[in-house]
Amino acid sequence: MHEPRYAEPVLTWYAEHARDLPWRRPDASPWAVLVSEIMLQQTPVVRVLPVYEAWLTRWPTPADLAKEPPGEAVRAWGRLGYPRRALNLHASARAITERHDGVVPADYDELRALPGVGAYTAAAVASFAYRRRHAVLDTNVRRVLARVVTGVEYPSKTQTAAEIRIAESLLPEDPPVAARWSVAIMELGALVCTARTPRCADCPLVTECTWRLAGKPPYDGPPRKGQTYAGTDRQCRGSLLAVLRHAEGPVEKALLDDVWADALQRERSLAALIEDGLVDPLDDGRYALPS
DNA sequence: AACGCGTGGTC
DNA sequence: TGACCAAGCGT
Repeated sequence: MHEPRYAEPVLTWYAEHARDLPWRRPDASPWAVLVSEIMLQQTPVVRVLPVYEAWLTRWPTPADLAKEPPGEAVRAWGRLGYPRRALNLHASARAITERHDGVVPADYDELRALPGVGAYTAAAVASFAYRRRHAVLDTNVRRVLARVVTGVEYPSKTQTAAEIRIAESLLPEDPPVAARWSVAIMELGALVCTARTPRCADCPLVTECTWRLAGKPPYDGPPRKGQTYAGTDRQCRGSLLAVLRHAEGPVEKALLDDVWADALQRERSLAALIEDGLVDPLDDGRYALPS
């Protein structure tokens, strides 16, 4: 059997350089893999690690989390950011408990149906937890393929059908090998083919990388808008929710008013948090994490 | 399809 | 020092 191009050097590189991450260990359950993948959406590994450990110690199975009120998940989420992911993970735990007999599904479409599980996460869980064969296309893989295959420094802002075809064409035939390839190419993007300063000297694909062979032409596409944060509703929401996370129980409105001066923005953000199910307005005028 | 959604580290 | 970036998702 003839594996696709790139597979052998990348798999060999991974065998030597892979990080020892808890969700990659042999004893990591599919639930542990799912938890890690949701936490890792837009959040760096180093910040995920302590929260992941505490989470799985407290809730080793989906059923353990499903018994809790959603607010406990939001509180345990800490400062990982995008706290709706905590709500999604809690809702997924309940769906898994009720619809899948407490077992994280292995099927891509069933995974995809869970709240907060999109194309990437479904492929990642099927692949990493169950050794299925799926193209796993995250920001790391997209960047590696943009450089090695397409010859440009950065991928487009939005995923294209062409990228998916490329990723699928590079997948080894044997599912367990494909699963290892997927985690390996992702790790290569995370450790070597990084966004800012790629370490081409350490790259197993250095001799065949289209971008490097072309002299590393700099990105020339449209300017990629940076995310501003200071003064946004996002920052306001974060400040409001932090008050509730730190409180033992329900809080008076005045405590929320204290953390954000702009009343209009504060009210708008609080209303949005309530709408999102992250905050529960009580009958007595106080506010709490959702029960 | 572009935008909103948290937080913190880096150069 | 302020952009940029980090294992995306839902609308």
